[in-house]
Amino acid sequence: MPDRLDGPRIPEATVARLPLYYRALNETAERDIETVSSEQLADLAGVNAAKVRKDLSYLGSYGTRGVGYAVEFLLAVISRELGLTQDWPVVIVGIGNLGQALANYGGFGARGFQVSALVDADPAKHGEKVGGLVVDALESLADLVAMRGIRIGVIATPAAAAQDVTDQLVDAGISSILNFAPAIVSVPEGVSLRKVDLATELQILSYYQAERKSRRRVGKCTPDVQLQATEAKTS
Amino acid sequence: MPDRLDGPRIPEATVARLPLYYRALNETAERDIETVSSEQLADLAGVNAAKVRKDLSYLGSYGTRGVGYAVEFLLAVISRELGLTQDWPVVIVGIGNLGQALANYGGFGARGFQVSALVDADPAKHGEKVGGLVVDALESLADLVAMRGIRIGVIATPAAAAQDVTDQLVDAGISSILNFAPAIVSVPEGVSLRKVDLATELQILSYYQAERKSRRRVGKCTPDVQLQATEAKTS
DNA sequence: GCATGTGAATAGATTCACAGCG
DNA sequence: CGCTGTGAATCTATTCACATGC
Repeated sequence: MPDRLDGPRIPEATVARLPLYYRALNETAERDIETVSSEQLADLAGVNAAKVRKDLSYLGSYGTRGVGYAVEFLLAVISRELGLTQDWPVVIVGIGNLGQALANYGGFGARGFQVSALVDADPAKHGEKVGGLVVDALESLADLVAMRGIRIGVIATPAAAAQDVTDQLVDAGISSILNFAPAIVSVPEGVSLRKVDLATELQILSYYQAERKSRRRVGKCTPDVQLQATEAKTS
Repeated sequence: MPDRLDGPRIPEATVARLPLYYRALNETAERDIETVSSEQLADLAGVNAAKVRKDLSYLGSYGTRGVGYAVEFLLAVISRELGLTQDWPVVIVGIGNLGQALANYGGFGARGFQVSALVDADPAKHGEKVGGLVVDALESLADLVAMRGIRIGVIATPAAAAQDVTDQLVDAGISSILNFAPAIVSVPEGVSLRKVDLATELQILSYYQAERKSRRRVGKCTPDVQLQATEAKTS
């Protein structure tokens, strides 16, 4: 069977939710539950039922009317769609606090991902063992990527190094990058980039915190707001 | 002057970009540049110029036609809007790999945030020093929050503990939460919640990586896709 | 009968394009 | 003239509501 149906292109917002359903379904499967309704799945994933149905409908008609979705089957469909039927080796660049934590983080290699190389620009770190792997020189990046079939790069360097590291990852043939550095990096077409930024997340929280305070002060009522945000780019 | 203009409510998507502009403007200010055009700012922030102008227009008309925006002034406007004119003490719950990394992460306390307490459920960790702070018992959470005026909670526990910790944070009076645990947690109205999930980010990358491979195989061309995603909730 | 799947309706975000102003 | 600020147009996502089919 092919890795993936060549179906209609799935909306970005839906793709971003598939991992939530995937996790929710795994938890459900572990409880030996065989079918779920869109409403149950919605509760577990923290969204609403209509969204679940619409999202799943992009994958095909895999539910049974009057019954719901077969958990194991839906899991198989989603993991194929997400490309989780194979293992993705990952390289972490920048073995500081965060890089080390990521290297040690068990849940990282959760399903389908494994940290396969660690590199750092600082020679003092080379040879050090972190999470069972030896830290290599940044210069050996291209070799490591080629030899270990690495497809995903994680940037955990200081902001100043981020663009340079990105370029090196791209040159080494990586086309999926997760950037933890607080810097905007640009990538050529055909490379996917997602970013995770602590300071940004805190600042967004700060906005709403301050808003609540200020609205309270002027006697207004904070309405229900459902925020959503994430950031990535595939050029 | 008031902490914040009581202007029109700013769209969520715009709020999520204000931190990007804030960072870009800080970098610009450090280079002693006094004005920026929407186009320059757009390049630095990785968005397009029309978006910058529209976003900034929600804050008021602070640009000068034919010239651009005064960097320092705009910085002041945005930091007021984001509530960064004051310091937000933060508590980190769960001092495992990730929690430790966050506690040590310098850029965390970047601007306006400071880690003020660390708590963990494991008694073995109590008294340990991480990033200059002593790890306290989870039970003392409410006291710490009250005594140190903590407003933001960061969850870095295993998934299984996340909802329980969330409830405790809320009970302690916290109304802004950043969740790193790979679990959906629910919060009562009036509490802001954002989440950062490694596995989810990797799985999204995996989707597009797999898509490129599969499209290539069937001879189609991957179009320019500009993804965007983040996730939060203020109920 | 009951829950899916989906067109149609609505809401929200992005982009365009240009009037307005320094 | 150049760049902002903004209505209008477009595109994307969410939600509704119900026909469909097990």
